[in-house]
Amino acid sequence: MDSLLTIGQLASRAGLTVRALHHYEDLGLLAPSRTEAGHRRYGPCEVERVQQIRSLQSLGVPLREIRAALDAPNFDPAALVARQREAVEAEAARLGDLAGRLRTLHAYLQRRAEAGTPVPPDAFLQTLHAMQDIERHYTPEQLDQLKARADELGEDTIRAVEAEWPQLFEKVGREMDAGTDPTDPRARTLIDRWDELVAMFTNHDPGITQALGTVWRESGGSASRMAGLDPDRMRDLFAYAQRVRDARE
Amino acid sequence: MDSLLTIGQLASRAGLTVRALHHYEDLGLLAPSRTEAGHRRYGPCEVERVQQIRSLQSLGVPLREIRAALDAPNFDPAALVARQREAVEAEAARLGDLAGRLRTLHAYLQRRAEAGTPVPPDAFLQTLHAMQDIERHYTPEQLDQLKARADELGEDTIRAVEAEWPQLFEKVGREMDAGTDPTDPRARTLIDRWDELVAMFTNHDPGITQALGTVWRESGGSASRMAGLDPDRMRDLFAYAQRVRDARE
DNA sequence: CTTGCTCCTGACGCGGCGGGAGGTCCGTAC
DNA sequence: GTACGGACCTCCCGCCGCGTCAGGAGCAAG
Repeated sequence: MDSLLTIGQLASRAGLTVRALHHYEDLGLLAPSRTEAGHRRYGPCEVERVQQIRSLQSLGVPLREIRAALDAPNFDPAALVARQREAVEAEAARLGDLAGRLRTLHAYLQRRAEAGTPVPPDAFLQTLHAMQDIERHYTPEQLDQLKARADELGEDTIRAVEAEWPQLFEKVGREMDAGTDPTDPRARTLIDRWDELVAMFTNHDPGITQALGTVWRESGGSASRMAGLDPDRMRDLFAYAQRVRDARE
Repeated sequence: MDSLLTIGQLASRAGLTVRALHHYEDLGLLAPSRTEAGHRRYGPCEVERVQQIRSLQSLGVPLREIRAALDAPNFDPAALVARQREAVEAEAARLGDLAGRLRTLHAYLQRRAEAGTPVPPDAFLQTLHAMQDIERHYTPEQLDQLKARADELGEDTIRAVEAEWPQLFEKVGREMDAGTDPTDPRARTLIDRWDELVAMFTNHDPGITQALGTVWRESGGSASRMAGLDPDRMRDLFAYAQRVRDARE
């Protein structure tokens, strides 16, 4: 009744496991006395220490840093909290970003599933590849702008545009195959629509539009596979579109 | 020139390390062919596979799950993304919470430092303990309310109230020691101010005020040490305050 | 043939424990 | 006296995604 607790008693009272207490001891955070037989006995002092460990752990401070803090009799709480705050906020920001991308992706897959055209595994992987390419070529601000613009347009518009792209590619491809002259109004109308769709998302920002061009040129493969087209075919389509634009003057 | 890459070439092109490629292979994610001497050779197929691995990794999917996905020829992208989204959002929420608590704590320590009364290490640890007690006794909604109320009040008010508490305890203690009758207006004025300060933060919400009482009763120790007072002294102060309230009718 | 680069396998380390093996100690009941 | 159940002890492996040696072999150029 000396208020000396066994490891099991301390564990259940403090709401942690025997194994955890062993671990703290291995790390030199805790040094209970021992009975003759080698069983650990925890006094009030150790009990308080466990509380302190748990308190600092609740802030996400790593155990070795906790040891350093508790061993230094006069550490600076403000400095510790400041460090921890920085670390946690950085990690939270990273995860927040990731969560955002996953939400966008989830919404896209959801739309496709509801539209009856679920994304097959390989197209999905190519979409991811394309996303990586895009994130490499755009600045974070541009990505924010694109995302904001997409939110502005609303889900219905996005759905409609996503459905229109393949059809548009199809039509342009037919004109190209038919050898339609780049100055022909039929071609020009299609390419105007093309540029209009792009402008809808880029919000007429030349920087963003240019970056989009870079993505298409440097890693056209991924973008094309995303649309379900052969990269060579895609390149031809782009070249034809460019000729139409040039002819428009 | 068979477009068979050595491990070093693939690593530098894909922007990862040789060790990482070894690791993927250990996990059965990748199976490059070998030269007679046992050196790995990566063909286009493996290169693509590495891309896919990296793509899924960029979503935070664990390697073993990636293996499962890539090994199953027709896995469901939507399901995978949905799972990952849930997991990441849960983790992001946890970290966001933690970041919030660290911000609050940082602001508090900052105020104390600027006020010339930096928080000593032991008081800091007791504050953490008190925070844990409080979080155990309040519902999440109540905590949100408290936080919102604190934001409403503004930093200056909080600063002033934090400075007033010790003085108030001091004055109440003097009346108690002097044996002032609980019905005495001097005592009543002090306790009215006490309740007023509490009400400022609890926003007169009886649920929150009651929870605060529970914290003070069940784990009075931590709350008192936070204020730099002896727990017994604190208990006496609370008992005296309650007598004054009862006498007020 | 040597030099210097790349490649190989094997193993430890990190962080915070979980979980199990195999043995010891303790209190109670027979 | 002893048998039993439960709590305790000390190793030690596993997780996750690699980083980082260590010690040795292959390979192209001078």
